[in-house]
Formats: sequence, C-alpha cells, structure tokens
Amino acid sequence: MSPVTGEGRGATIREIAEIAGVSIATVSRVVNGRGYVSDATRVTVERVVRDHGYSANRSARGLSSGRTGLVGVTVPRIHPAYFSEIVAGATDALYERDMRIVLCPTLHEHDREVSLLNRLVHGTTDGGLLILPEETPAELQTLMTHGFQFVVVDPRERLDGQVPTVSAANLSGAYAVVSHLLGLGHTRIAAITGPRGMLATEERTRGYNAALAAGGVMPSPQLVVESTFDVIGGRAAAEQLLGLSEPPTAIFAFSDQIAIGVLHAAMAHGLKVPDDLSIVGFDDTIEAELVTPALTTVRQPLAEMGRMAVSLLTRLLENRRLEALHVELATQLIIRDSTARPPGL
Amino acid sequence: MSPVTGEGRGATIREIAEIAGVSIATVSRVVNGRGYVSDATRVTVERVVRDHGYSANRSARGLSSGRTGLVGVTVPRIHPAYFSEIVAGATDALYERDMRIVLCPTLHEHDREVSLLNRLVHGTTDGGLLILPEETPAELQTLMTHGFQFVVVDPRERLDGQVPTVSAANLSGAYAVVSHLLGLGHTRIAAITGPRGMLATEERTRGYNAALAAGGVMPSPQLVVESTFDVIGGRAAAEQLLGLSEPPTAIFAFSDQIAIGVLHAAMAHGLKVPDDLSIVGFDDTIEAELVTPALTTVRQPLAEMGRMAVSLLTRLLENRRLEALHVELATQLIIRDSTARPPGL
DNA sequence: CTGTTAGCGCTTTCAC
DNA sequence: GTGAAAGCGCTAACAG
Repeated sequence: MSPVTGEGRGATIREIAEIAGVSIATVSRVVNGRGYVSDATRVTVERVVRDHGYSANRSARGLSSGRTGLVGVTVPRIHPAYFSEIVAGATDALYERDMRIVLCPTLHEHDREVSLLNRLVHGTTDGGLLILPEETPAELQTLMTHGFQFVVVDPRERLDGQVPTVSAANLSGAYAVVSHLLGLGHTRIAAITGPRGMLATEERTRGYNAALAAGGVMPSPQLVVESTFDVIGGRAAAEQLLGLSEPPTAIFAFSDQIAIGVLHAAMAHGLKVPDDLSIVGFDDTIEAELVTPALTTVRQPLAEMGRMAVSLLTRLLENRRLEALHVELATQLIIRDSTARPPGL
Repeated sequence: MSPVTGEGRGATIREIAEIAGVSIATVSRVVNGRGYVSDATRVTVERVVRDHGYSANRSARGLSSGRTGLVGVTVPRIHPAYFSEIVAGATDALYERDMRIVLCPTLHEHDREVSLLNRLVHGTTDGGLLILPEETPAELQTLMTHGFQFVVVDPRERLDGQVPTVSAANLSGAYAVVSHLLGLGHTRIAAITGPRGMLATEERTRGYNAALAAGGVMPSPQLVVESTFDVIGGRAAAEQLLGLSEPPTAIFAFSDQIAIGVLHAAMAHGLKVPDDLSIVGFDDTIEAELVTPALTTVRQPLAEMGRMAVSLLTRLLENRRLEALHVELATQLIIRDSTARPPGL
C-alpha cells in the first residue's frame, strides 16, 4: 500500500467518485476540505482516495480554479550560498502550504528575467518571489499593476511603491561591524563595498560612515574601494588597500566572498590575520566558518528572509492586507577569529 | 511594448484569434509551430501575439496536451554546493528547451520524497530528475513501471534495471587520487569514506584499494574510517586517524567537506598541510579552492551531470530509445596545494 | 491551409 | 448534504 505503488498516472476524480459511489463534486469537497459533507461519506471517500493514491491533477485544478499551487522564484543564480539559502527557506515555507517552487535562474540577464516572468504570469504560477531582481522599480510597478502578485527579496534599489519587499537590516549590520572594530582600537578601517548603486551597498556604506562618525574617526576616501561581491573582486580591492602608504589595520568586506578574497591577499602579503590585519565579512554563509581563521561577519537571516517572503506572498494571494509592505529582518554580528586589536596596541 | 507591459494575466487564445480574424486552432498552430499555416496568416497572428504579449496558459495546455513543460527535481537539500551545481546544470539545460524545474528538497526524508513524487506524477510535471534519491531500487522500479518517467542522478545504490542513471566515474577518480599520492612517495595513505553502503562510497573505496594494490602497498584496515559527508564528520574521523600510533602521511577524504574537516583537525594538531600531512578531497565544489591551502581534489562534472540527465529525460519523454541507460561521466584529478611528498622524503 | 468540435480533470455555482 | 452541469484555455483530431 506504499504510495509509490499508486495506480500510476491514473485515477481521476471521476473514477474515485464511481468507486466511492458518490458524485465528483463530493470527492472534490472531501479532497479540498471545503463545503458540507457528512462524516459517513467523508470517511468512505477518504478511504478510496487513500487506497488509490489519488491526487488531483494540478493542471486541471489550475485551469478550473485559477490556482496552480506553484510559485515562481527568479534568482540570479542558484549556486552562491547566499541565494540558495534564501531559496531553501522559501521552499520550506511553501512546502508547509503544499505549494511548490518553479525555479528560474536569470543569470543576471534582464531580458531573460523579463521573459521568464512573462511565462510565469500566464497561468504557470500563482505568484512570484523575485530575489535580487534585475527589473527597474518602474518595471516592477508595472508588473504589479497588471495583476501579477509577487514579493521582492533583497531589492537592488529602494522600492518605495506598493511592491512588497523583504530585506535585511544592512545599515545596522554595518554599523555593528565598525563599532566592533573601533572598540578593538582600530581607526584605519577600510571598506570594500559591493557595486555602487545597489541598495545593499548604499545602506552598508551609510552604516559604515555613521559608525565612524559616532566614533569620532574621520573617514578617508582612500579607504573605501568598490568591488563586485566575489572572491576575485575582493582580492583585487584588498591588493589596492594593502598597497597604500598607510594601509588599513582592518578591512570591512561587504560580503563573505569579498572577505575571503581579502584573506587570500593578506596571505600573499605575508600578513597574519587577525594579528596584522582584521577582516570582517557580511552574510555569514557557510564559507565564513570554513576558512581559517573563521570570519567575523554579519549574519543575514537568509532562510528567514525566504520564509518571510512566502508568508507575505500567501497573504497577498489570499487578498489579505499586508500589515507591513516592507519588512526588514534583523542582522547580527558574529564574532569569530578574524578580528583582533590592531598591531602594536 | 516592453514585455513587462503585457496585458496582465489576460489575453486568451480566443481573444487573439478574434483580433487576428482567424480561428483559435490557427493561433494554436502558429504558437506551437505545428501544422500548416500560410505565411500571410502566420505573420498576422504573430504580430497580434506579440502586440498582446500573449503566452499560452500552462495549465490549460497541460490539461489538454498532457505536457506541462515542468520537470520535477527532488534533491536532498539545495544548499550544499554539490547539489546546487547539479541543479544549476539541469535548470540550464531545461531552460534551453523552454521547460522549467519544480524544485523539491526532500531533506533526506524518504516519506517526504515519496509524497512529493506522488504529487509530481499526477499532472504537475512531465517527468522527474531524482538526485541521490532515498528510494530503494525496488521502489524506483515500481515508479517507472507505473509510467512516471525519470532519470536518477548519482544513485545511492546500484540500479541495474531499466532506470536511467547518470553518475560520475567514482572508481577511477579515487584511483587517480591514490596513484597521485603513491607517486609522491606516500605509503601510509588513509581514507575517510562516506557512509557505508552508498554507491559512491563503495566505488571510491574500490578505487582506493585497487590503486594501493597496483602500487604494491598493503592496505591497513586501521587507515579506513567511515564518516558522513560533512565537515564535522571529517574532523572527527581525522582526529581518530591522527591519534594512531603510526598516523598516515596522507588522507584521502571522500568529499571536499570531509577534507575541510581534516584540514581543521590538522591545524588543531599543529600539523602543516601539505608539509606534514597531505590531504585530498573529492567533488571540487567551490569550497575546495577557497580554503588554504587550496585542496587537491577530484572534479566531478556536476553541472554536466545535471545537463546530461535532462538530455536523457527529454529523450525519454519523446519516447525515443536511450542509447545508454547508465551514463558515467569522467572525473578529473585537480592538483592544488594540499598535497606534497611525505615528511622526510 | 483553415475552421469546428470534442474533450483534458477539476472546481464551482445552483438546484434539489 | 449531495448531485448535475457549466466552463476554465488549450490541443488535436477531423472536416472541409
């Protein structure tokens, strides 16, 4: 009676109805738990359903009810831990609601994402989760206006309109990092940021500046270097910083990947971390704990962000009002082994 | 005219047909590129389709054609790079065929996987990719018998029957590792395997033994320790090996994760890698290059495995014969910085 | 080459 | 409480 031995693709609602000796409408009611059904019939139907491993055909259900039980998720790539953790959280939350995820990597291509979205809109899915989408705020607004329901996770730009978003407390995370470093006695604290213009970059930069100001440290433009969010970019940026006449004693990398690049550069320069150089990352993806020394970093609640997005989306799909259109989840400084007092202190 | 400004959920085939002044059948033909349509009508219809951002409702199409354009992918978890790389390859290959992936993490729970599969079978998807499935060969055979089409990637056990599989050349990969270590002069070569009974473990163990035999080195049972495929397990196993009265000079870890655990243990013991201890991993996931020293490891063509699985599956779905039911993709030894001659040689 | 038509399997009024 | 019946939007014969 293992479910795997179900009658193959077979068993339509009509067959179940015939066997149970009721109408298909009744079977539908039982299966969906909607409408009135006497206990007796319910039990009978449930038994037949179970015995035959019946499960409603999703296409048919989607067609007649307008609900597919599928949520489209666009994401730049699934590979980096950053994204896969968000997706994992979302998938999990969706599973609890008996919904599934249609995964659509966009490879950062705007057009690809647009065409993907178009397909999703037309009867494939009930709604979407757009992780770090490539669309402009205007495009997103349009999408929404045309009736596609979705939630943006980690918006690339600030979305002030009616588009629901979930993000992490980037500013306060960055503030915590710099406060920590200042507390250790560092004053030459560099930042390797993400690409300019991205919300995450801007917010973290603001947190960085605010903390420096609060600590009475003059910011130095030399110490802020832009980079892509990867190891290569981090390494190059670090080389630049370490080549300065007065190099920093601490580097705040805006992602763990960047931080790892910094680590590699430090090694190449014969610097010991954290004795000669303190390094802090951002994200707290698994790599942060794998490298040596383990990285001090800011934990973003990635899985939580995915779950929260699902929660917003399902409320949206039920046409319930969202209490909050823009949710920001707290971040947390995780102190490990890559930070210490500056040399000579 | 941007696709994003399509008419929302709207535009049914009937509307397009009316506007274009043809029958819905003709629109269907144009859209699907099947059947005869005069160039003139084709052009007209195509224009209307484009102007209205029309895209067929997938549920309706699925219901009437029996094809949903969706492939279900079960995977233990999406997070570990090992899995996400396979999924990325598959998604990519599917995208080229205008198909999408319904992602179903099973969290290693057999029942969850079975119930997931059941749902997928019933009209949600056209077929499946089962990555490292929890099912017994018998269950898989049953699934297949009942008409669900799928391909198994990285089978947990040997699947001799009619179930198509894609895997990596585990045996030869392991053989290459041990040959490399022997070539460097090591003779006390330990292995930290994966869970006993898993095909990957068994095959790699056979490769390990075969290479030792070929090198004229007596295998020592003490030097083979079982572990889970993660960092924690690897570290524990390494502790055990390093505590031996005659510890190994090289450790072959059956996964990169395990190898990283070994790296951590080595550090804790004050051993320098590779000078005091050589370490080799398996998989070549990104972590391998991130840690210091970068790991010598065996590259599994993960994305390729995903793509190949899709290729087999689509042939299956088109009812074409598969030339090969069981595909094994080549592995490759990647030599980095974690292996050297044994101390004192 | 093009149009008509019969469902695909299910949900959902609306009667009874 | 339960059943009958009308589609949901599309594909795929089959006519013409």
